Amino acid sequence: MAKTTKGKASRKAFILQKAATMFREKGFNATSMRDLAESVGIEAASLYNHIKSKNEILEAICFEVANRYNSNMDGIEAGNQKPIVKVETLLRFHIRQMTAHYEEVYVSDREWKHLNEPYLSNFHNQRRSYRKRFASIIEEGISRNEIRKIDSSTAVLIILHAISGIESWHRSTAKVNAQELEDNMVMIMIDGLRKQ
Amino acid sequence: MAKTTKGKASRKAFILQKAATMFREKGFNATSMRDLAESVGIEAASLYNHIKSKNEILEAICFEVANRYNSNMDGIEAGNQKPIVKVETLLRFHIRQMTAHYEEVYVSDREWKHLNEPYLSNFHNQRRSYRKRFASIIEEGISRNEIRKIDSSTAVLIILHAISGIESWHRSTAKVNAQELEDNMVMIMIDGLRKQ
DNA sequence: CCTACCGATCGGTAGG
DNA sequence: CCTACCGATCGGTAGG
Repeated sequence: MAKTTKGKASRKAFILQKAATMFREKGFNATSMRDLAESVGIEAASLYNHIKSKNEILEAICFEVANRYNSNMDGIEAGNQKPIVKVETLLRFHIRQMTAHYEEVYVSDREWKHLNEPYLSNFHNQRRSYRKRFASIIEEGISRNEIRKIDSSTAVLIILHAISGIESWHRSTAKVNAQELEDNMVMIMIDGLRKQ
Repeated sequence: MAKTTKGKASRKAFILQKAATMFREKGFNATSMRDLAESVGIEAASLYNHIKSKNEILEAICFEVANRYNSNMDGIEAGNQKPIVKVETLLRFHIRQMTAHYEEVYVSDREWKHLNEPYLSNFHNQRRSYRKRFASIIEEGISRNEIRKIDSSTAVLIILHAISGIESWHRSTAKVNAQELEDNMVMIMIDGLRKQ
């Protein structure tokens, strides 16, 4: 029984992984259950022995990613680093998530609007909450005079979207390695383009 | 006859505008011709008196946006501003395009992968070319010692994606006006988050 | 995990 | 610009 359960679970994980890749490549709506079944190596009807619906797959991907980000934010808020360091830590975490799990992160980022209720509202609320927590750290940095006087919500949006751009890079070339990429991004975002 | 032509053209423009809004809200594949027809106020079949296919709508939106960006880049390359100023000018142009035509820019940015060949390859090549031209300006700035020594391709991706984040902001609140937003973004990207 | 199949919906056309 | 309609494909189910 333990064997069956384990086999089923890993089969489901395999399906989710294939789905993440296809959802990223073609989009959620443009990926049919027949497409997905083919890439898994079974018939479309057989997918339903492992998942309840196409939307359940998207839910699994989106909320797994969201949970990782939320947990990390919990840890950072609990720490007592300086705000500017917290921002850099968050930045590095985001970049690493993007390079390590970029199929899932990309899908969670770009395809979540296809979630159904109540998951759609739930996810939307989690995003807003995450951004607010991020903005609070920036505001704390401004009030401690470590961060330039800017609109914190704008800064958060810039940071989050700037990082989401890695995927294009990730796919195009591999001429800069992951660590160089991370350092470059942190330098640009923290210190800006202009040479002092 | 001139009257008919003009009427037809503006009717088509109206359809494109409605389509841009719906493609942004729901995505290209999730928007049906029946959805679009309803928002235009006619039957689905009647759309085909103005457009040849659903994909033609997407092509019109994507290439119109691409042409605006390319023309602007032509002008900037021809100018003799300092590279760091050229970057700031590009940044401000992107931000203004995003706030002024954000339905079309968003669709062009996020839905272009649903273009059919040969438009898909054409668009893809235009994007790559645009990024290279942008990166060249940054490299010129680095060699003139105006811009920090960073990977120029990474910088371009960060900048372009950072700006695409405005749409979320644009939709959420209007507590910061367009000019403040632009200045905030330029400050963050050019001078960074950290206070000197 | 498969064969067989269903109702719904899609983009698009014919003909007026 | 509409009515009527088509072939294709979709997500999903029944039954084994």
